[in-house]
Amino acid sequence: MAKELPTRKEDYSLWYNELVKKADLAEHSDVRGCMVIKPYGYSIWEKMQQALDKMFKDTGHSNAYFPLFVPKSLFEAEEKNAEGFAKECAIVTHYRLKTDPQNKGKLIVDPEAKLDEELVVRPTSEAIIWSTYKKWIQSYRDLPILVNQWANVVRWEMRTRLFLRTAEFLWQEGHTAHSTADEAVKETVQMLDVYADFAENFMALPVVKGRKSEGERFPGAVDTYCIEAMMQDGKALQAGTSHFLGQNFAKAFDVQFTNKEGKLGYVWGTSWGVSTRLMGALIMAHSDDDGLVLPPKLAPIHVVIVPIFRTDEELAKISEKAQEIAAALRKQGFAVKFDNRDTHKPGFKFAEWELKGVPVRLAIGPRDMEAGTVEVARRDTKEKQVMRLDEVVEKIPALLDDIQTTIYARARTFRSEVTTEVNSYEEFKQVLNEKGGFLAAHWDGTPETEAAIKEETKATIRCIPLDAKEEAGACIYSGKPSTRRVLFARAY
RNA sequence: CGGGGCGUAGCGCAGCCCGGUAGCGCGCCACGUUCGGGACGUGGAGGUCGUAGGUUCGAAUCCUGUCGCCCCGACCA
Repeated sequence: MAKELPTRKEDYSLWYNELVKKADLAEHSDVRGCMVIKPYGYSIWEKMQQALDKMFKDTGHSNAYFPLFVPKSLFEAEEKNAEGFAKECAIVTHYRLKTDPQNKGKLIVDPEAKLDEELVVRPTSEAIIWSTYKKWIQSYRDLPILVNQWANVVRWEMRTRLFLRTAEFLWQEGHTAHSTADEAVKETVQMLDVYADFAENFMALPVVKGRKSEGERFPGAVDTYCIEAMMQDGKALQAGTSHFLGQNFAKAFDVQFTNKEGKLGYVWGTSWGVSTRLMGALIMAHSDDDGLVLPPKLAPIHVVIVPIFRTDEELAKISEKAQEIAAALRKQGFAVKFDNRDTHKPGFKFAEWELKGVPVRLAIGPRDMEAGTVEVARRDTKEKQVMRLDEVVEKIPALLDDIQTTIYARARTFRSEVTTEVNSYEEFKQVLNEKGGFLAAHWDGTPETEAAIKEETKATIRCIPLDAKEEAGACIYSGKPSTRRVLFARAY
């Protein structure tokens, strides 16, 4: 049992918060709603970044960087986008402080230093980027533009939670410009596939690919695609979005190009992003009451070696063997930690590395040295087995693969257990309250029905799955005809 | 923005109702014994009690203001 970690059953929300803090992932900062991402947490984010960045580059994208500040006049150019974010924008109005004549040693905003035009701290970068693209694009020869940026954004949320919703967060945002609608739609879908691929294969997180309903669409987008994941408490989490922007931003910023036929037209756009919220998804999808469970592909440390010793002589002997194993594993690209601290006992170390979610732990003691064995413990199932010292190195890659597969399978099984087809509003409400999870139900396609269900049950349409099969049915709320089921859930 | 809670040692908290100059657990430091699932003993260091003012001989405690954070809700690309 992790020291003082509450259980998921007792209080899921508290469990999550305490886990984030106790596993050294992040903590609250002195600024409301903002967090400090600690080195261990940041190293997981870096692994995510590396994997995603490679996938972006493999699909032809390049990184660039645009400013944090957006002049208000640019920000308001795309009306729907501006409206959608207006309520949560931080604004810079002044550019200088001065010493307070009334109060020595204190600073006040210098009223003389008021900006002529306020600057919006970006909640998203479409505005500043499309105003730039206007300068970059004249001809079809300038297209497509395939750019991504890794950045921070600020959204002044009323209520925040570590990683899941913070006032400032880290993300990547891809912004592409194309000469045809068809090409832009393909890009949108391609990036959705990249996200799904990343979630499933790196995070071991099964996701549903789908489109958002009109009510949940990104402001300024024509169509929003998303991947939706299921957490252990039966609530859904939007893990990534990819938007087909149509010509909305091109029109707002007057981005036109001449095509092969010499005709002038507006450029087609996409944008897509995932954020540090993925950290929250990773934690909530796999971890248990003993702490984090990390998929090997994103674990900062794959294998920890804990020596069990009484004397320096014993430690020296074990160290030699441990370093040998560590070196052999590192050569294969694995991150290995040899925890030779003599300030903590083995039991403490076991608990600590479990809390931090290290996938595989090796314990080597005098008995092992004598017998030529090593105890191998896997974090996901807590199973232990004894292996021969001379074959442990060759067995570990397969073990790590198995852990990756096992936690994915476990999450997938859980998701299917909490996904229910419901056929009436009564059944909908009952299942939602007793079991939670995804509810596959018929919907008449109107925003009114969606809003009414949300109002009455707090469940929203997470997405219209791309693979939803055509099936005649009746809307659970209005009884009107429907051609496919959509996924409802309570969500983060 | 509504409701609730909390600011006292690095962390978690008690003390506050009933004012008398601050305590517990963990952690930290030293030494010794321990070490195969979160060790134990002994000794030690560490706090202008969020902040400003008021009442009082005396304030962590009572009063007023103020700042901040967290949780629940509403909201949420």
